[in-house]
Amino acid sequence: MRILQSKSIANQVDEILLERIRGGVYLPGSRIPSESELSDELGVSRATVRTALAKLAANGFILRKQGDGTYVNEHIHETSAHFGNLWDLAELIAGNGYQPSIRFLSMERRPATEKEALVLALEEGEELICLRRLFYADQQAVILADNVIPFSLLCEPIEKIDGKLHIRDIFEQYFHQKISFVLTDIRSTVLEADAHEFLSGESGRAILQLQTIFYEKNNLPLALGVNIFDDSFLHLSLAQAWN
Amino acid sequence: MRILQSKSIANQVDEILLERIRGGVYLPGSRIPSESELSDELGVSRATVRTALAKLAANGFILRKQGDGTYVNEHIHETSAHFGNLWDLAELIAGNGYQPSIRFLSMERRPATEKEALVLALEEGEELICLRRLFYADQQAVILADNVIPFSLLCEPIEKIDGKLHIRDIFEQYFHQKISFVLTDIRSTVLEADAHEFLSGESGRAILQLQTIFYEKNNLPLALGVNIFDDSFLHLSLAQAWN
DNA sequence: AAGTGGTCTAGACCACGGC
DNA sequence: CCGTGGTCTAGACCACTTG
Repeated sequence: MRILQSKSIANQVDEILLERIRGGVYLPGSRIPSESELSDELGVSRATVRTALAKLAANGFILRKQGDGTYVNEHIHETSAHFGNLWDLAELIAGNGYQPSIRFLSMERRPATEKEALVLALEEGEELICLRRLFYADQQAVILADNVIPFSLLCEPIEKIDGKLHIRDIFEQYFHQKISFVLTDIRSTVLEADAHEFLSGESGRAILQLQTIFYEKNNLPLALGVNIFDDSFLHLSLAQAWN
Repeated sequence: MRILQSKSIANQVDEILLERIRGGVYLPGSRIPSESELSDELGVSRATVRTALAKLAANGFILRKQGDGTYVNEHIHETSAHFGNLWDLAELIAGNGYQPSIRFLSMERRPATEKEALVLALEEGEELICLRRLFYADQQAVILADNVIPFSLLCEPIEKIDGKLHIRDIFEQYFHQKISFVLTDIRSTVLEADAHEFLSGESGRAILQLQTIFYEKNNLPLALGVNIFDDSFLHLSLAQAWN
């Protein structure tokens, strides 16, 4: 369960506008009301409206033209990922037009490899929890997601862990840790036997790999994530405002 | 030549702070002056300072902690790309710690394929300009960059085109077009014979491909770009604030 | 308790585009 | 010319962390 924190006004405005875009109130290519009109209508200052509009523009939902107006981007349906959300696999699947779901595969304890110990600032051989999950797009298995976390950080009995939660909630609930920032490496690799067991496609084909390191607020590494998927099925596409 | 437009105060503040971070005035892991101190020192309002800090935080250069302070990210040297700059190949190379340079390979005119015509909203067979360039990291050829642009958009004699310019400047100077936003697809593929001629590595190995569509302000497609590189040499890594 | 970043306001002026 | 978005200011209050 996730506690509902009262969101900032700017975030609420952002959600209202996004809902209008997605709901067809503001049609693709059309001009939306001006900043002053929105601030009047919603009863907030123009600065607050601008905060929300800036977020929408950064993610390519709208295009802003000085001296003219703000327009709904006609190409929003061709993007599947958004900045600040590159690691959100469910959203990536939804952005591709499928219904996302998660299957919990396995959880095991094992000592850290040399490389893992290096990245996580541990002693080699220290115990890790390895979480393996499979993401589905509709009924199709599309993303194999592995996460490794030092066992020493665990605050709750290992049996309690719900493998279907968002990775953020897993950290918060069972490790009492908040993630402050993440570092993601986007790589190209080939589908190997190990993963081929879960993902479709012939072995040896090119696939995308997202390697993520999670850090807490004091810049200490919390965990590693490796997500692989076939990008001929699931597209990783980003919209960016140019300036 | 690029006209120097006087930059906004917020951008200037951003540059000053980034210079201090890169120059070691603000050391990795250390706390930088508070917003009030910076606004006093630089003689700008706190809101302007915050605009600059928000940009730095979005790109992972700094970490902000409410009730505590703002800290220089210790892991900035592990990132090579930044949001809003995913298409800037020279910066990607520099972010990996190499000196970038460009070699102009070829420019030819040919009719559009069916797929190109579809994406660029042209008739099949309409004439295109194909620009092929090679990016170097120090002395090593690392990125093969192809761009195709409708010939009908060209405003200057084709012989004048300087193939070593930034793609943005090519559009501005020879096509009199400003790019408003871009849509980038990140894909995994294998090194084929065609490209293998220019890039090192054995044929058949997995490489990254960035496919970009450039749009002008009225949402009309301007051009296509395909950039491929070996991600075992050049890493595509992004830092993101979580929240 | 003091200081930090987070949020919001009201108002001002500018640069640009369309009419 | 007018309305748009772009920038900046000065000030206020809140939420949070640390000592």
